[in-house]
Formats: sequence, structure tokens, C-alpha cells
Amino acid sequence: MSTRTVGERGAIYDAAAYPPFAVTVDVVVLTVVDGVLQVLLVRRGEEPFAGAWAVPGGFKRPDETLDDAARRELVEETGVDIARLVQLGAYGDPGRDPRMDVVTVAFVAVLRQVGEVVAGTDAEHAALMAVTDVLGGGTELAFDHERIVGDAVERVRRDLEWSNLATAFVGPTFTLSELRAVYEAVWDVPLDGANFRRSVTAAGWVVGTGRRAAPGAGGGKPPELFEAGEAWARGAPVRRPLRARNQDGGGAR
Amino acid sequence: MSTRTVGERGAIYDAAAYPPFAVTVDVVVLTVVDGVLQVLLVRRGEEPFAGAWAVPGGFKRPDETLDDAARRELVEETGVDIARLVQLGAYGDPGRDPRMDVVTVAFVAVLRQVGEVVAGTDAEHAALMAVTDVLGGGTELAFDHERIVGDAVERVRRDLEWSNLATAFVGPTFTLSELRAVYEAVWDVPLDGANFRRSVTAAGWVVGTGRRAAPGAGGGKPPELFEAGEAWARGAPVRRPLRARNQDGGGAR
DNA sequence: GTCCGTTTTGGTCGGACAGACAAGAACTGG
DNA sequence: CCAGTTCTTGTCTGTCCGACCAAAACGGAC
Repeated sequence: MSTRTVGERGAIYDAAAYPPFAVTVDVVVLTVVDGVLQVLLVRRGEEPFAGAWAVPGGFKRPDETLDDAARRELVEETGVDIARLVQLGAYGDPGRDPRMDVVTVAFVAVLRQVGEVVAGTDAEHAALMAVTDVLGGGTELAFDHERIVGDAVERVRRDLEWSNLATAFVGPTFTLSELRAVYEAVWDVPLDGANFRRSVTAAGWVVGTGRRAAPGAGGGKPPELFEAGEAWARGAPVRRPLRARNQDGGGAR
Repeated sequence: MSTRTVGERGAIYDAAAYPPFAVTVDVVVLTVVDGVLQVLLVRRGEEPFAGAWAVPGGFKRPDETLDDAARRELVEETGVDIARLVQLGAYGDPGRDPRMDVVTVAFVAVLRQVGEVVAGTDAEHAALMAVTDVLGGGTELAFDHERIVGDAVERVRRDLEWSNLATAFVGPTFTLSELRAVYEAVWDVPLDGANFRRSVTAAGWVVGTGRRAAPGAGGGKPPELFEAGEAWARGAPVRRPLRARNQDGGGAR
């Protein structure tokens, strides 16, 4: 396969024969602070949309993958390189950038406690904002970034139900209250603590370490520390059988 | 961390300052024939990968959206423009095209009965192949198209559980056996007919028209014809409550 | 026409799970 | 020591899933 000739032929491959695009990556950084889902935004200093808030991002380089480009932008903006990073999709409507033809590939990064990191960079140019404000129209975003943020939130809400993505919002070890707060913040619903414990421990999503965390300010029984376990998959509305007919056992993923 | 000045970023907007990419769209056309999930492939006539099978696709134009580009390519290749079309994601690994820097945006199109359409075009250059053969390594695909097809199949398997995507595999009206055959083909599992009926009708996924279809070759009771209803959403493993806490009722989507 | 095989369609039943609630356990602060 | 808070376990009820059975409605063979 690697012995394909590279060189002539291909008039259609001529530089002038296909329309050139700029390719950028945008990273929607999400985190939960104080029970509120927040998104990291930066303030633009250049036209177009100078002064407007936008999702951090930048140009892809030819010698890096899309994932690497997103991770590089994430490091440049927040200084952290450990994050759950999933591709959201591509956005390429004509005119989305008034200057040139650009296709952007959006990513979602789930972080725990971006707070200090943002403070470490230029605080004037980066800020966390509640997604309800952003999506409610309270803050005008550059380009089609409001749509991108909306898609990102919807994606996270859905993935929360299917994967162990919630553990990315918290640290390597966490209490069940912390984890439950993530679900409640992202979905904006109250969950019963007792039932939550059963659901999340029975299936092996989290496993308890022996240790216990210190109680909160108001006292209370010191909670056990958990860590992430293996991911599972369940289904609806026509529920997919856990075990496939032939080989692979389908459920795992 | 290095300087993140505004001027550096502004200079990138110079026409010569950002790396130009070719942007293409590739469409993974899936259908079910005779209880087997199949993918539409075309044979390449040009280098690179001349003679190899590939997913149909082409260059995006600056004045069209990504969705429009995918639909245009679909029409050019198969002649049909009614299809469930969802974006799969972007693929931009360096070197995936040996000649130039190209980022492709992959789509999944779910069609019913591509057979005649393919025959209508150049049959020598388009063919339906079972996905098990393609993913099993039985057929070598150009570029990273095997990975793309694999991701597309995985996506369809998952979406089948969440949406009414299955109705896109069949016609506007269909029997429950036909619909059940789609699930069984995509998931490769047997499903109980009686339970399937209850699941799919109770939630309003499909609604029965009064009419009945003709029985099959081997006789049997003539089945009722159904049509697609509204989509629902259900969840696991920490099941998302059907009704959200505040306004929107959350379940629909 | 009658019997038989096939497919659809409805019924039933047991186990599993979600959700609501109660109560005990373990800690802090006064 | 007591009150307040939080974690943790226990129990119960309604609902749903999955497996199975049985009747209904057809075509074909005899």
C-alpha cells in the first residue's frame, strides 16, 4: 500500500484545481464549578468580531492530527494537557468567517477545576461563564460559536448517560456526592443519593477505594473515595441485547 | 507558556500565513438487503489508490455547506436525494492523502434499496458490499476509509438505539417484520417479534396505518403497514429522568 | 374443502430495575 | 452531650424487559 507512486498524473490535484480552505480547531472547554456547568471563553482582540467572546481555537498544522491540534490549543489556552477530549464535528457553512473560507473542527474538552488555570493565564482574556447565560443569549459569541457550544452541551448531556464521562469532571478520586453533583449540574435535575449510589456502583462504573475523604464544612459522615471503573453500555428504546449472537459480546465498548 | 499576543494571531489571517487544506466530503452509504448490512463503494480510477475501493466523495465548494456538499455527492453517485444524512466527523491525519494536505468530513447516509440506483449508474464503478467483509479485511480500501466505514457502522449501531433511524432503512410504510429485520441486521442479534412490537409501538416510534401488506411467499397472516412516528429518548446507566426539573421537559429531542 | 406450515398478533408470567422513602451510621460544632 | 449534617443501608412498590405460549389469518399441498 505504501508503494503507491507519488508525483505526476493528477491535474485535479493541482493546487489551483481545488478550492483551498483554512482549517481550524475550536475547543469547547466545559467544567462544573459550584454545581453550575461552565464554558471557557476568550475575548477576541482582532476583527472580525473584535471584543466578542469566542471559543478558544486556532489553525491546524499540516503535520499534526486534528486531535493533536486540539490538544495543543488546549495547552496553549489553559496550560493543562490532561482532559477528556472528544471530537464534536465539523462546521463549514459559507460565510461563517467573513474573510475567508474556513472549516473548523470542534472538540469538547471536559476538565476538572479550570479555575486556577484560567487565573494563571491572562485573566482579562479568558473567563468561565455559565452555559445557561451563553445559550440563553446573555452573551453574544463570535462566528457560529453559540451553535457550537450548544451542540457541545447537548453532546455532553448525552454522553453522560452512556459513558463514564462524568468522572472526567472530577478528580482521579472523588466522593459520590461530587460525582452526583456533576450529573445534577449537567442535566439540571435532582437525583436521589441512595439510588444514585446503587446505579453507579452496581454496574462497576466506579469502584470504592478503602479511603475516606474529610467531611464538608457542615460536618457529616466522611464519605468514601471512589475511582473510575470500566465503562458499560445499556440501551433503549428497543434495548440492544447485552450479548451479541455470535462472537464479540457486544456490550463492551 | 509563550506570549499570546493579539498581533501574532492577526498575522495568521494573512492569505499566505495559514496553511491551505483541501476539504472533501465522504459519504458512507449504508443499506440493508436480504438481512445483511451493506455499504456502497466505488472503484477509484486515479492515483493515489487507483483500482482500490473507496467511499464516494469529493471536494467541498466554498459556496455550499458541508451538508449540501455531502448531499450533492450522494446525488452524483447514486441519483437519490432522499436519505437520512448525519455527519460522522472529520478526519485529518497527516499523510492520509500522499499528495497533499486534505481534511475530509465524513457523513453517513442511510438509504432503502440502493440496488437499482447503483445498477443505473456505472455498475463497474459502484457496488454494494457486506460490511462484515469490508471490516473483516476482505476488501482493501483506499486512504483511511476502512476506519471511516468502521466508525460509521458503530455510529449507526448506536443511533439505532436512540432514534428512529431504523425507519430510514425501510420505505415510508413498512411492516414490523421489515423493521425488525433492520435491527437484527445492524446489530446482528435475534429479536422476539412480540416484544419488538410492544416496544416500538408503545412509545410511539411507529404508528399503524389501517392498511395491510400482502403476505410473503410462504404465506402467513398479512401484516399491518406502519409508518414512522415521533422520536423519543431513554437512557442508562444512570438513567436520565424523563422530566427535567424546570422548564423544558427534557425528554424530547 | 381440509390439513399443514408460516407469519402476525395478543396474552401471561417471573425476574430485574427505577424511584420514593425510612432509618441507621459517623462526623462537626456548640 | 446534643443538635445538625451528610453518608450509607434497607425496604417497598410500580413498571419494564425478556421468554414463552397461544390464537388468528393467510398460502399451498393434498
